[in-house]
Amino acid sequence: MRSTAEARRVTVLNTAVSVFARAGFHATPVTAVAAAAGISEAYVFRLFSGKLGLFVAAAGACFDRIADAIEAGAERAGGDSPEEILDAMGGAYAELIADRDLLLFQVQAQAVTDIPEVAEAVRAGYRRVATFVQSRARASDAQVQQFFAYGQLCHLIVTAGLEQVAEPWARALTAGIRHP
Amino acid sequence: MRSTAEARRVTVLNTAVSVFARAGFHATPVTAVAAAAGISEAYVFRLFSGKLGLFVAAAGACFDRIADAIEAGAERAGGDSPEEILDAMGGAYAELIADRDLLLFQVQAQAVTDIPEVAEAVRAGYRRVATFVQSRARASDAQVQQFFAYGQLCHLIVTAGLEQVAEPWARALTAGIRHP
DNA sequence: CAAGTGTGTGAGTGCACACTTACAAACAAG
DNA sequence: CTTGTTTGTAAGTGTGCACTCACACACTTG
Repeated sequence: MRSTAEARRVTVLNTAVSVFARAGFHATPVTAVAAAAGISEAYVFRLFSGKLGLFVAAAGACFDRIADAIEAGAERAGGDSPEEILDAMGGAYAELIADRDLLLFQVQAQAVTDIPEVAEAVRAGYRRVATFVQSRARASDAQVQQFFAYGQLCHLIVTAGLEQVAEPWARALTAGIRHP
Repeated sequence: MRSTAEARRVTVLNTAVSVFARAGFHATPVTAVAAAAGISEAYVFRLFSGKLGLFVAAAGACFDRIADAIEAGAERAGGDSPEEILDAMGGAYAELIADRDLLLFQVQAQAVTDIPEVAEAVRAGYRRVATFVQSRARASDAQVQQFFAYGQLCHLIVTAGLEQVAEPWARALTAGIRHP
Protein backbone atom coordinates (compact mmCIF):
# COMPACT_ATOMS: atom_id res chain seq x y z
CA MET A 1 0.00 0.00 0.00
CA ARG A 2 1.91 2.96 -1.26
CA SER A 3 -0.62 5.64 -0.42
CA THR A 4 -4.19 6.01 0.72
CA ALA A 5 -6.87 6.49 -1.89
CA GLU A 6 -7.91 9.78 -0.27
CA ALA A 7 -4.41 11.24 -0.55
CA ARG A 8 -4.22 10.11 -4.16
CA ARG A 9 -7.50 11.81 -4.92
CA VAL A 10 -6.13 15.13 -3.68
CA THR A 11 -2.95 14.97 -5.73
CA VAL A 12 -4.84 13.78 -8.81
CA LEU A 13 -7.27 16.68 -8.47
CA ASN A 14 -4.57 19.31 -8.33
CA THR A 15 -2.85 17.69 -11.28
CA ALA A 16 -6.16 17.57 -13.14
CA VAL A 17 -6.71 21.31 -12.70
CA SER A 18 -3.35 22.02 -14.35
CA VAL A 19 -3.75 19.52 -17.16
CA PHE A 20 -7.36 20.36 -18.04
CA ALA A 21 -6.42 24.07 -17.94
CA ARG A 22 -4.24 23.74 -21.02
CA ALA A 23 -6.53 22.13 -23.58
CA GLY A 24 -9.90 21.79 -21.87
CA PHE A 25 -12.22 18.94 -21.05
CA HIS A 26 -12.79 17.32 -24.44
CA ALA A 27 -9.24 17.71 -25.76
CA THR A 28 -7.58 16.29 -22.66
CA PRO A 29 -7.42 12.49 -22.47
CA VAL A 30 -7.60 10.92 -19.05
CA THR A 31 -4.24 9.31 -19.79
CA ALA A 32 -2.71 12.81 -19.76
CA VAL A 33 -3.97 13.46 -16.23
CA ALA A 34 -2.89 9.99 -15.12
CA ALA A 35 0.60 10.38 -16.56
CA ALA A 36 1.03 13.83 -14.99
CA ALA A 37 -0.07 12.42 -11.64
CA GLY A 38 2.26 9.44 -12.03
CA ILE A 39 -0.39 6.73 -11.87
CA SER A 40 -2.17 4.54 -14.40
CA GLU A 41 -5.24 5.59 -16.33
CA ALA A 42 -7.17 2.64 -14.91
CA TYR A 43 -6.63 3.83 -11.36
CA VAL A 44 -7.94 7.30 -12.17
CA PHE A 45 -11.14 5.62 -13.29
CA ARG A 46 -11.29 3.77 -10.02
CA LEU A 47 -10.76 6.94 -7.98
CA PHE A 48 -13.34 8.98 -9.88
CA SER A 49 -16.60 8.13 -11.58
CA GLY A 50 -15.55 8.68 -15.18
CA LYS A 51 -13.89 11.63 -16.87
CA LEU A 52 -16.79 13.94 -16.08
CA GLY A 53 -16.65 13.11 -12.39
CA LEU A 54 -12.96 13.91 -12.40
CA PHE A 55 -13.52 17.24 -14.12
CA VAL A 56 -16.32 18.29 -11.79
CA ALA A 57 -14.25 17.35 -8.74
CA ALA A 58 -11.34 19.34 -10.18
CA ALA A 59 -13.65 22.33 -10.58
CA GLY A 60 -14.48 22.06 -6.90
CA ALA A 61 -10.79 22.00 -6.02
CA CYS A 62 -10.16 24.98 -8.29
CA PHE A 63 -12.82 27.16 -6.67
CA ASP A 64 -11.76 26.03 -3.21
CA ARG A 65 -8.27 27.35 -3.85
CA ILE A 66 -9.63 30.63 -5.21
CA ALA A 67 -11.98 31.13 -2.28
CA ASP A 68 -9.22 30.37 0.21
CA ALA A 69 -6.86 32.84 -1.43
CA ILE A 70 -9.45 35.61 -1.46
CA GLU A 71 -10.32 34.96 2.16
CA ALA A 72 -6.67 35.13 3.12
CA GLY A 73 -6.23 38.27 1.06
CA ALA A 74 -9.09 39.99 2.84
CA GLU A 75 -7.30 39.42 6.14
CA ARG A 76 -4.35 41.43 4.88
CA ALA A 77 -6.44 44.47 3.87
CA GLY A 78 -5.06 47.86 4.87
CA GLY A 79 -8.35 49.08 6.31
CA ASP A 80 -11.92 47.95 6.59
CA SER A 81 -13.65 50.07 3.97
CA PRO A 82 -15.25 48.09 1.13
CA GLU A 83 -12.77 49.63 -1.32
CA GLU A 84 -9.73 48.58 0.67
CA ILE A 85 -10.99 45.07 1.25
CA LEU A 86 -11.97 44.59 -2.40
CA ASP A 87 -8.56 45.86 -3.42
CA ALA A 88 -6.84 43.39 -1.11
CA MET A 89 -9.00 40.57 -2.47
CA GLY A 90 -8.20 41.58 -6.02
CA GLY A 91 -4.51 41.60 -5.24
CA ALA A 92 -4.68 38.17 -3.67
CA TYR A 93 -6.53 36.84 -6.71
CA ALA A 94 -4.01 38.39 -9.10
CA GLU A 95 -1.20 36.77 -7.15
CA LEU A 96 -2.91 33.39 -7.11
CA ILE A 97 -3.53 33.24 -10.83
CA ALA A 98 -0.01 34.26 -11.78
CA ASP A 99 0.66 30.67 -12.83
CA ARG A 100 -2.47 30.79 -15.05
CA ASP A 101 -3.72 27.28 -14.31
CA LEU A 102 -6.59 28.35 -12.09
CA LEU A 103 -7.62 31.07 -14.50
CA LEU A 104 -7.49 28.85 -17.56
CA PHE A 105 -9.37 26.09 -15.80
CA GLN A 106 -12.22 28.51 -15.10
CA VAL A 107 -12.33 29.41 -18.79
CA GLN A 108 -12.40 25.74 -19.73
CA ALA A 109 -15.14 25.03 -17.23
CA GLN A 110 -17.27 27.90 -18.56
CA ALA A 111 -16.84 26.48 -22.05
CA VAL A 112 -18.41 23.13 -21.11
CA THR A 113 -21.37 24.45 -19.16
CA ASP A 114 -23.59 22.74 -21.72
CA ILE A 115 -22.94 19.73 -19.46
CA PRO A 116 -25.35 20.31 -16.56
CA GLU A 117 -23.02 18.93 -13.90
CA VAL A 118 -20.32 21.38 -14.96
CA ALA A 119 -22.75 24.30 -15.02
CA GLU A 120 -23.80 23.46 -11.48
CA ALA A 121 -20.16 23.24 -10.33
CA VAL A 122 -19.42 26.64 -11.86
CA ARG A 123 -22.46 28.18 -10.18
CA ALA A 124 -21.46 26.61 -6.87
CA GLY A 125 -17.97 28.02 -7.21
CA TYR A 126 -19.12 31.55 -7.95
CA ARG A 127 -21.79 31.28 -5.29
CA ARG A 128 -19.13 30.62 -2.70
CA VAL A 129 -16.76 33.32 -3.92
CA ALA A 130 -19.38 36.00 -4.60
CA THR A 131 -21.25 35.59 -1.35
CA PHE A 132 -17.98 35.80 0.55
CA VAL A 133 -16.85 38.91 -1.32
CA GLN A 134 -20.18 40.60 -0.78
CA SER A 135 -20.48 39.82 2.92
CA ARG A 136 -16.85 40.20 3.89
CA ALA A 137 -16.23 43.50 2.08
CA ARG A 138 -19.71 44.81 2.92
CA ALA A 139 -19.66 46.06 -0.65
CA SER A 140 -22.61 47.31 -2.68
CA ASP A 141 -24.07 45.21 -5.48
CA ALA A 142 -22.45 47.54 -8.00
CA GLN A 143 -19.03 47.11 -6.39
CA VAL A 144 -19.35 43.34 -6.36
CA GLN A 145 -20.45 43.38 -9.97
CA GLN A 146 -17.49 45.53 -10.95
CA PHE A 147 -15.13 43.23 -9.06
CA PHE A 148 -16.26 40.23 -11.10
CA ALA A 149 -16.50 42.15 -14.39
CA TYR A 150 -12.83 43.06 -14.20
CA GLY A 151 -12.01 39.52 -13.09
CA GLN A 152 -13.64 38.24 -16.25
CA LEU A 153 -11.70 40.81 -18.28
CA CYS A 154 -8.56 39.14 -16.92
CA HIS A 155 -9.69 35.91 -18.55
CA LEU A 156 -9.83 37.59 -21.94
CA ILE A 157 -6.47 39.27 -21.45
CA VAL A 158 -4.76 36.01 -20.57
CA THR A 159 -6.43 33.72 -23.11
CA ALA A 160 -5.89 36.16 -25.97
CA GLY A 161 -2.38 36.99 -24.80
CA LEU A 162 -3.11 40.72 -24.80
CA GLU A 163 -0.19 41.56 -22.50
CA GLN A 164 2.03 40.72 -25.44
CA VAL A 165 0.20 43.07 -27.81
CA ALA A 166 1.70 46.55 -27.98
CA GLU A 167 -1.15 48.19 -29.90
CA PRO A 168 -3.22 50.96 -28.25
CA TRP A 169 -6.47 49.01 -28.04
CA ALA A 170 -4.71 46.20 -26.19
CA ARG A 171 -2.97 48.64 -23.87
CA ALA A 172 -6.37 50.16 -23.05
CA LEU A 173 -7.83 46.75 -22.15
CA THR A 174 -4.88 45.72 -19.99
CA ALA A 175 -4.23 49.08 -18.29
CA GLY A 176 -3.93 48.81 -14.53
CA ILE A 177 -4.79 45.11 -14.42
CA ARG A 178 -2.66 43.43 -11.84
CA HIS A 179 0.08 41.30 -12.97
CA PRO A 180 -1.00 38.61 -15.44
CA MET B 1 -24.44 23.35 -60.34
CA ARG B 2 -26.78 23.92 -57.44
CA SER B 3 -24.90 26.75 -55.82
CA THR B 4 -21.55 28.45 -56.07
CA ALA B 5 -18.82 27.37 -53.68
CA GLU B 6 -18.55 30.91 -52.35
CA ALA B 7 -22.23 31.06 -51.42
CA ARG B 8 -21.93 27.66 -49.74
CA ARG B 9 -19.00 28.86 -47.73
CA VAL B 10 -21.05 31.73 -46.32
CA THR B 11 -23.99 29.57 -45.29
CA VAL B 12 -21.70 26.91 -43.84
CA LEU B 13 -19.87 29.54 -41.80
CA ASN B 14 -23.03 30.94 -40.24
CA THR B 15 -24.17 27.40 -39.50
CA ALA B 16 -20.78 26.60 -38.02
CA VAL B 17 -20.96 29.53 -35.60
CA SER B 18 -24.25 28.22 -34.23
CA VAL B 19 -23.19 24.60 -34.03
CA PHE B 20 -19.75 25.19 -32.53
CA ALA B 21 -21.35 27.58 -30.02
CA ARG B 22 -23.20 24.77 -28.29
CA ALA B 23 -20.46 22.27 -27.48
CA GLY B 24 -17.22 23.86 -28.64
CA PHE B 25 -14.48 22.96 -31.05
CA HIS B 26 -13.37 19.56 -29.82
CA ALA B 27 -16.83 18.23 -28.91
CA THR B 28 -18.41 19.18 -32.22
CA PRO B 29 -17.91 16.71 -35.08
CA VAL B 30 -17.69 18.14 -38.57
CA THR B 31 -20.64 15.93 -39.46
CA ALA B 32 -22.78 18.02 -37.12
CA VAL B 33 -21.93 21.22 -38.99
CA ALA B 34 -22.43 19.48 -42.34
CA ALA B 35 -25.81 18.08 -41.32
CA ALA B 36 -26.99 21.45 -40.00
CA ALA B 37 -25.89 23.09 -43.24
CA GLY B 38 -27.60 20.38 -45.30
CA ILE B 39 -24.50 19.16 -47.12
CA SER B 40 -22.17 16.20 -46.79
CA GLU B 41 -19.20 16.08 -44.46
CA ALA B 42 -16.88 15.45 -47.41
CA TYR B 43 -17.90 18.70 -49.05
CA VAL B 44 -17.20 20.69 -45.89
CA PHE B 45 -13.67 19.34 -46.05
CA ARG B 46 -13.42 20.46 -49.63
CA LEU B 47 -14.68 23.97 -48.81
CA PHE B 48 -12.37 24.44 -45.82
CA SER B 49 -8.91 23.23 -44.99
CA GLY B 50 -9.78 20.84 -42.20
CA LYS B 51 -11.85 21.32 -39.07
CA LEU B 52 -9.47 23.98 -37.70
CA GLY B 53 -9.72 26.03 -40.87
CA LEU B 54 -13.49 25.90 -40.60
CA PHE B 55 -13.44 27.00 -36.97
CA VAL B 56 -11.05 29.89 -37.61
CA ALA B 57 -13.14 31.07 -40.57
CA ALA B 58 -16.25 30.84 -38.38
CA ALA B 59 -14.51 33.01 -35.79
CA GLY B 60 -13.93 35.61 -38.48
CA ALA B 61 -17.61 35.52 -39.42
CA CYS B 62 -18.61 35.81 -35.76
CA PHE B 63 -16.53 38.92 -35.10
CA ASP B 64 -17.61 40.43 -38.41
CA ARG B 65 -21.22 40.23 -37.31
CA ILE B 66 -20.40 41.71 -33.91
CA ALA B 67 -18.42 44.57 -35.40
CA ASP B 68 -21.17 45.33 -37.90
CA ALA B 69 -23.82 45.39 -35.18
CA ILE B 70 -21.79 47.72 -32.98
CA GLU B 71 -21.11 50.03 -35.89
CA ALA B 72 -24.79 50.14 -36.74
CA GLY B 73 -25.65 50.73 -33.09
CA ALA B 74 -23.30 53.68 -32.87
CA GLU B 75 -25.19 55.33 -35.72
CA ARG B 76 -28.34 55.22 -33.65
CA ALA B 77 -26.78 56.94 -30.62
CA GLY B 78 -28.83 59.70 -29.01
CA GLY B 79 -25.95 62.14 -28.91
CA ASP B 80 -22.26 62.23 -29.58
CA SER B 81 -20.78 62.12 -26.12
CA PRO B 82 -18.63 59.04 -25.42
CA GLU B 83 -21.15 57.88 -22.81
CA GLU B 84 -24.08 58.05 -25.18
CA ILE B 85 -22.24 56.30 -27.99
CA LEU B 86 -20.92 53.56 -25.71
CA ASP B 87 -24.42 53.07 -24.36
CA ALA B 88 -25.82 52.72 -27.87
CA MET B 89 -23.08 50.26 -28.77
CA GLY B 90 -23.77 48.26 -25.62
CA GLY B 91 -27.46 48.17 -26.47
CA ALA B 92 -26.77 46.98 -30.00
CA TYR B 93 -24.49 44.25 -28.68
CA ALA B 94 -27.04 43.13 -26.12
CA GLU B 95 -29.65 42.92 -28.84
CA LEU B 96 -27.36 40.97 -31.15
CA ILE B 97 -26.43 38.32 -28.63
CA ALA B 98 -29.99 37.70 -27.54
CA ASP B 99 -29.90 34.41 -29.43
CA ARG B 100 -26.70 33.46 -27.54
CA ASP B 101 -24.87 31.86 -30.47
CA LEU B 102 -22.43 34.69 -31.01
CA LEU B 103 -21.74 34.99 -27.30
CA LEU B 104 -21.22 31.28 -26.77
CA PHE B 105 -19.01 31.01 -29.82
CA GLN B 106 -16.73 33.67 -28.35
CA VAL B 107 -16.49 31.68 -25.13
CA GLN B 108 -15.68 28.53 -27.09
CA ALA B 109 -13.05 30.34 -29.12
CA GLN B 110 -11.40 31.72 -25.98
CA ALA B 111 -11.26 28.20 -24.60
CA VAL B 112 -9.20 26.88 -27.50
CA THR B 113 -6.68 29.70 -27.69
CA ASP B 114 -3.99 27.13 -26.97
CA ILE B 115 -4.25 26.60 -30.74
CA PRO B 116 -2.22 29.51 -32.15
CA GLU B 117 -4.46 30.06 -35.18
CA VAL B 118 -7.47 30.45 -32.90
CA ALA B 119 -5.62 32.83 -30.57
CA GLU B 120 -4.73 34.99 -33.54
CA ALA B 121 -8.32 34.98 -34.80
CA VAL B 122 -9.56 36.06 -31.36
CA ARG B 123 -7.00 38.85 -31.19
CA ALA B 124 -7.94 39.98 -34.69
CA GLY B 125 -11.61 40.04 -33.72
CA TYR B 126 -11.07 42.10 -30.59
CA ARG B 127 -8.61 44.31 -32.42
CA ARG B 128 -11.29 45.24 -34.91
CA VAL B 129 -14.02 45.75 -32.32
CA ALA B 130 -11.89 47.54 -29.74
CA THR B 131 -10.22 49.95 -32.14
CA PHE B 132 -13.62 50.85 -33.56
CA VAL B 133 -15.17 51.40 -30.13
CA GLN B 134 -12.25 53.54 -29.03
CA SER B 135 -12.11 55.70 -32.14
CA ARG B 136 -15.82 55.99 -32.85
CA ALA B 137 -16.88 56.81 -29.28
CA ARG B 138 -13.78 58.92 -28.64
CA ALA B 139 -13.78 57.20 -25.28
CA SER B 140 -10.98 57.13 -22.74
CA ASP B 141 -8.94 53.98 -22.19
CA ALA B 142 -10.76 53.46 -18.90
CA GLN B 143 -14.15 53.71 -20.58
CA VAL B 144 -13.15 51.22 -23.27
CA GLN B 145 -11.80 48.88 -20.65
CA GLN B 146 -15.02 49.10 -18.67
CA PHE B 147 -17.06 48.45 -21.81
CA PHE B 148 -15.23 45.18 -22.43
CA ALA B 149 -15.10 44.17 -18.78
CA TYR B 150 -18.89 44.24 -18.53
CA GLY B 151 -19.11 42.50 -21.89
CA GLN B 152 -17.03 39.67 -20.49
CA LEU B 153 -19.24 39.59 -17.40
CA CYS B 154 -22.12 38.86 -19.78
CA HIS B 155 -20.28 35.73 -20.87
CA LEU B 156 -20.19 34.46 -17.30
CA ILE B 157 -23.84 35.34 -16.69
CA VAL B 158 -24.98 33.44 -19.76
CA THR B 159 -22.72 30.38 -19.50
CA ALA B 160 -23.46 29.90 -15.81
CA GLY B 161 -27.14 30.65 -16.30
CA LEU B 162 -27.13 33.29 -13.58
CA GLU B 163 -30.33 34.97 -14.82
CA GLN B 164 -32.11 31.88 -13.54
CA VAL B 165 -30.56 32.13 -10.08
CA ALA B 166 -32.66 34.07 -7.57
CA GLU B 167 -30.01 34.33 -4.84
CA PRO B 168 -28.61 37.77 -3.85
CA TRP B 169 -25.08 37.20 -5.17
CA ALA B 170 -26.46 36.32 -8.59
CA ARG B 171 -28.79 39.31 -8.59
CA ALA B 172 -25.80 41.54 -7.81
CA LEU B 173 -23.82 40.14 -10.76
CA THR B 174 -26.69 40.44 -13.22
CA ALA B 175 -28.08 43.81 -12.07
CA GLY B 176 -28.61 46.25 -14.89
CA ILE B 177 -27.11 44.00 -17.55
CA ARG B 178 -29.10 44.31 -20.72
CA HIS B 179 -31.33 41.60 -21.68
CA PRO B 180 -29.53 38.22 -21.84
C1' DC C 1 -22.18 15.94 -78.73
C1' DA C 2 -17.64 15.67 -76.73
C1' DA C 3 -14.54 17.35 -73.42
C1' DG C 4 -13.76 20.08 -69.54
C1' DT C 5 -14.79 22.24 -65.08
C1' DG C 6 -17.06 22.93 -60.80
C1' DT C 7 -20.34 20.90 -57.33
C1' DG C 8 -21.44 17.18 -54.54
C1' DT C 9 -21.40 12.46 -52.14
C1' DG C 10 -20.98 7.27 -50.26
C1' DA C 11 -18.08 4.41 -48.56
C1' DG C 12 -14.26 3.68 -46.56
C1' DT C 13 -9.53 4.03 -43.36
C1' DG C 14 -6.98 4.57 -39.47
C1' DC C 15 -6.39 6.23 -35.04
C1' DA C 16 -7.35 8.20 -30.54
C1' DC C 17 -9.61 7.59 -26.48
C1' DA C 18 -13.29 6.42 -22.68
C1' DC C 19 -14.00 2.76 -20.08
C1' DT C 20 -13.56 -2.44 -18.45
C1' DT C 21 -11.64 -6.61 -16.86
C1' DA C 22 -8.57 -9.79 -15.12
C1' DC C 23 -4.86 -10.00 -12.49
C1' DA C 24 -0.93 -8.87 -9.07
C1' DA C 25 1.42 -7.01 -5.22
C1' DA C 26 1.40 -4.68 -0.61
C1' DC C 27 -0.36 -4.66 3.77
C1' DA C 28 -3.46 -6.10 7.84
C1' DA C 29 -5.59 -9.37 11.06
C1' DG C 30 -6.30 -13.81 13.09
C1' DC D 1 0.77 -18.79 7.03
C1' DT D 2 -3.69 -17.97 5.35
C1' DT D 3 -7.43 -15.10 4.25
C1' DG D 4 -9.15 -10.67 3.14
C1' DT D 5 -8.82 -5.88 1.79
C1' DT D 6 -6.87 -2.01 -0.55
C1' DT D 7 -3.78 -0.14 -3.90
C1' DG D 8 -2.33 -0.54 -8.35
C1' DT D 9 -1.74 -2.00 -13.40
C1' DA D 10 -1.41 -4.23 -18.36
C1' DA D 11 -3.93 -5.32 -21.84
C1' DG D 12 -7.75 -5.19 -24.04
C1' DT D 13 -12.69 -3.50 -26.37
C1' DG D 14 -15.72 -0.73 -28.81
C1' DT D 15 -16.85 3.46 -30.69
C1' DG D 16 -16.59 8.01 -32.63
C1' DC D 17 -14.48 10.93 -35.61
C1' DA D 18 -11.02 13.51 -38.83
C1' DC D 19 -9.87 13.01 -43.16
C1' DT D 20 -9.53 10.65 -48.06
C1' DC D 21 -10.76 8.84 -52.48
C1' DA D 22 -13.16 7.22 -56.20
C1' DC D 23 -16.97 8.37 -58.40
C1' DA D 24 -21.36 10.93 -60.18
C1' DC D 25 -24.05 14.62 -61.62
C1' DA D 26 -24.74 19.59 -63.31
C1' DC D 27 -23.54 22.94 -66.30
C1' DT D 28 -20.58 25.35 -69.81
C1' DT D 29 -17.96 25.87 -74.05
C1' DG D 30 -16.51 24.79 -78.73
